[in-house]
Amino acid sequence: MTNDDSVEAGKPTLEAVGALAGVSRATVSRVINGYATVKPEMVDAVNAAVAQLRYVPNRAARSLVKRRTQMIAMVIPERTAEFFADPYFAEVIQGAAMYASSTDHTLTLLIESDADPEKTRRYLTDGNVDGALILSHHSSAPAYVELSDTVPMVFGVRPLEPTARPIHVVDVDNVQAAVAATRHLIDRGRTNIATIAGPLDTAAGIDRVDGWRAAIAHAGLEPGPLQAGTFTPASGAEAMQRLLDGGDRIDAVFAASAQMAAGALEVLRAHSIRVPYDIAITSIDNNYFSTSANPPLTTVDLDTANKGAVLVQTLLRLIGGDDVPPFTAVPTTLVERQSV
Amino acid sequence: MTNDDSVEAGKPTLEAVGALAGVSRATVSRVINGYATVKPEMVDAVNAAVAQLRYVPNRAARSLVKRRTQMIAMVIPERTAEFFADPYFAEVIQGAAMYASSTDHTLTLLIESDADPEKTRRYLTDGNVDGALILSHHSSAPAYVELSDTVPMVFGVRPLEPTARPIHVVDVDNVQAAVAATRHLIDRGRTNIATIAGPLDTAAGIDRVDGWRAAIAHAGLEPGPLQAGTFTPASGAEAMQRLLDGGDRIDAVFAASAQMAAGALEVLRAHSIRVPYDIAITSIDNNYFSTSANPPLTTVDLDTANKGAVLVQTLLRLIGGDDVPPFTAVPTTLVERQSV
DNA sequence: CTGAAAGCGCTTACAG
DNA sequence: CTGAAAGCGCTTACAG
Repeated sequence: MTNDDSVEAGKPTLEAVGALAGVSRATVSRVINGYATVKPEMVDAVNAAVAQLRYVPNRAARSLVKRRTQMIAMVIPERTAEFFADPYFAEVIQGAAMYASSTDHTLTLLIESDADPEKTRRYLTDGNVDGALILSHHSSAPAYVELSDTVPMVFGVRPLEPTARPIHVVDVDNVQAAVAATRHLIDRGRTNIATIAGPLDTAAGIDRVDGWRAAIAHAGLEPGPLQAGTFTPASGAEAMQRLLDGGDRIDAVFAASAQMAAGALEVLRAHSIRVPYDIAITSIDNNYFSTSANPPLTTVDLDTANKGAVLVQTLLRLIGGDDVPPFTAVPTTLVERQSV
Repeated sequence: MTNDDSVEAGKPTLEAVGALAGVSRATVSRVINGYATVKPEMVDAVNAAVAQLRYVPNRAARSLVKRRTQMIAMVIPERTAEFFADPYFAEVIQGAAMYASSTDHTLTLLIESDADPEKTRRYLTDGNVDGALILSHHSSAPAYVELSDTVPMVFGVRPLEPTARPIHVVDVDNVQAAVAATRHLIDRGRTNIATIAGPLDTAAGIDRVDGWRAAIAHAGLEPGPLQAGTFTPASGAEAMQRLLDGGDRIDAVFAASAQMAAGALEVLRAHSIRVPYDIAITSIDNNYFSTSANPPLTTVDLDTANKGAVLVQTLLRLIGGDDVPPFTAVPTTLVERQSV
C-alpha cells in the first residue's frame, strides 16, 4: 500500500508522470505525442504512469508552445428566424460538435452580429482560432473568402460566383441528390414531371433544378413546368397552386425541399388530388416535414450531421497542412416512403 | 512616415507594446488588466501602443499562468429528435453564444453521448473548462449535481426533487408566467378557465399548473378542468378533445405551451368553436407556433435567448467567486395577440 | 507606482 | 534513443 495514488493536490504534470515512470519529462512528452523514437519499455512505463495518475495534458501550455489555439470557430448567421425554423443549423452544429469532441480541437460558436459584421472577422483574424467553418449563405460570404488565406477556412455551401481566390467547400452534391429524387419518379413510370424549385439565386436551388433536368433528359423525356419557391411550406403551397393553375398535365413533382413538398401536399389535398396515385412526389431533406407529411415523403436524406462532421474533419486537415481538394462531397441517400 | 506600423511579422507581444510605450511589460499587463495603480500618463501611452500595434493578448499564455482555461461548456442532450423539434435549445444556445462573445470566456458545446455518458463528465472534471451550463432535463441531471462542487455549474432548469447539495439554477419563473397568462383571461371576463397542462413530472409542467390555480383562486373563481399533454401540438389537440368530451362548460383555456395551444386550435376549428368568441386561449412560449397559429396566440414570451445570456453571466460570476443566489429568475412578458 | 525576475506546463532543437 | 535546457507569452509576488 504505497501512497502512489494519493499524491499532492492539483493536476499531475508531465514532471510527475516522468518521476513515476523513471524518465525525463521530455520523454513523457514524446510518448504522449506518439513519437516513434521511444523505446517500447519506456513507452509502457509512461503509459502506466499516465493511467495511474490520470494525467491529462494542459491545453494552455501545449497551445502556448505550439502557437496553436486548438480552437476552431463555426460562424453562423444571426438571422434568428431562419435559424429557428430550419433544422439544418441545429443538425450541422450537432454533427460538428460531436466530431470535434473526438479531436484535440474545441469547437466554438461564433454568431455573426448583424450590427457589427467586422467584429466577427476581427475575431477570426486576431488569432483566436486555428480555423473557421463558414455556414453563411449569402452576402457576407465574400468577406470571408478574403480571409481564407489568412486563416484556414472551410465553407458549407458552394459560392454562386467564382471566388477571387481558391477556397475549400464541403457540401452535398445537390445535382446528384436531385437526379436521384427525379430518377426515382421516372423509375416508377412517371413521365410528366414538374418541379417546385428552390430560390434560383442559391447554389442549392440552381443545382437541384439542374439535376431534375438532367435526369429527365437522360430518360429521353421532356421536362414539365417549373415553379420556384423559397424552401418554406407556404412557398411550396403557392408553387403547387401555380402548377395546377398552369393547366399542364403532370403526374409527378420533384420538390427541392421537404418543407415545400409538405406545403404542396396541402394544396393537393384541398383539390382532392391523390398522392401518389394522381401525382407522385419526391423531395430533398429528411426531417420532421418529410416524416410527418401525409403521405410520408420519399426524399433524399442529406445526412446533415455527417456534413457537420466532415466540415470539421476537412478543416483540421487544412490546419494540419494537408492537401485538401477544393470540393468535398458528402454522400446522400434516397429514403423511400409513400409519396411515390 | 516612420515604420512604426509595419513591424516584424507575427503577433505583437506585451514586450513589443512595452517597448513602444516606454514601459516594462509588467506595466502593460497591469494596464490591460485594469489595475488601478498605474499612472494615468502611462495608461495612455500603453493604450496608444496597444491600438497602434493592434495588440491582442495571447489567451494560452494568460490561461497558463492564471490556471484558468477561459472556457465554459454548454452541455446539451444528444436526443436529436427533441433537439430539432424544439426551438428552445437553438434559442438558448444563440443567446449564450452571443453573450459569451462579449466576455473573455469561450463557449463550447458539449453534446452528451448517450452511449458513453461518463465521457461528458470526465471532460468536465479533467480540467478542460472553468465551468459548465447544464440544460438536461431528466435522468442525467443528478450526476451533474454531484460534480457541482468540483466544477462550477449552473442549471437551466429547476430540479424536481431537492438536490443532495446546493446548486445554482437560472430559469424563468414558471409560476408567474402562468399567473400572467391566466390572469389575462380573467381580466377579459372569462370565468370558466380550463388548462392544458404540460407533463406533470416536469418542473415547468407543475409550476404552470400552480400558477393557473393561483391566479384563479386569487380572483375568487373555481378552477376548470385540467388535461395534461406533453408540450407537443398533437398532445395539445388530444387534451383539447378530452376537455370538450368532458362536457364542462368552459370559456377559456390556458395552454402550458404554444405548441399545445396550436394543436388545441385545430380541434376547436374542427368543432366550429370560435376563438376567442366562444373560447379564449392564452399560452406560454412566443415562437413560430404562437405567431403562425390562427388566430395568433396571446402568450408569454419567455425570452429564451436572454435566459441563455443570463446562464453564462451567472456562471461567470460563480467562476469569479461571487456569491450567487441559488435561483435566478429571468423575466418574461405577456404578448397580446388575437386569441383572447 | 514600477521593474526585474520567477514561473505557469508544456515542446523541441541541441547534445550526447 | 534520451535528457538538460531554452523558450512559448503572459501574470504576479517581491523589492524598491
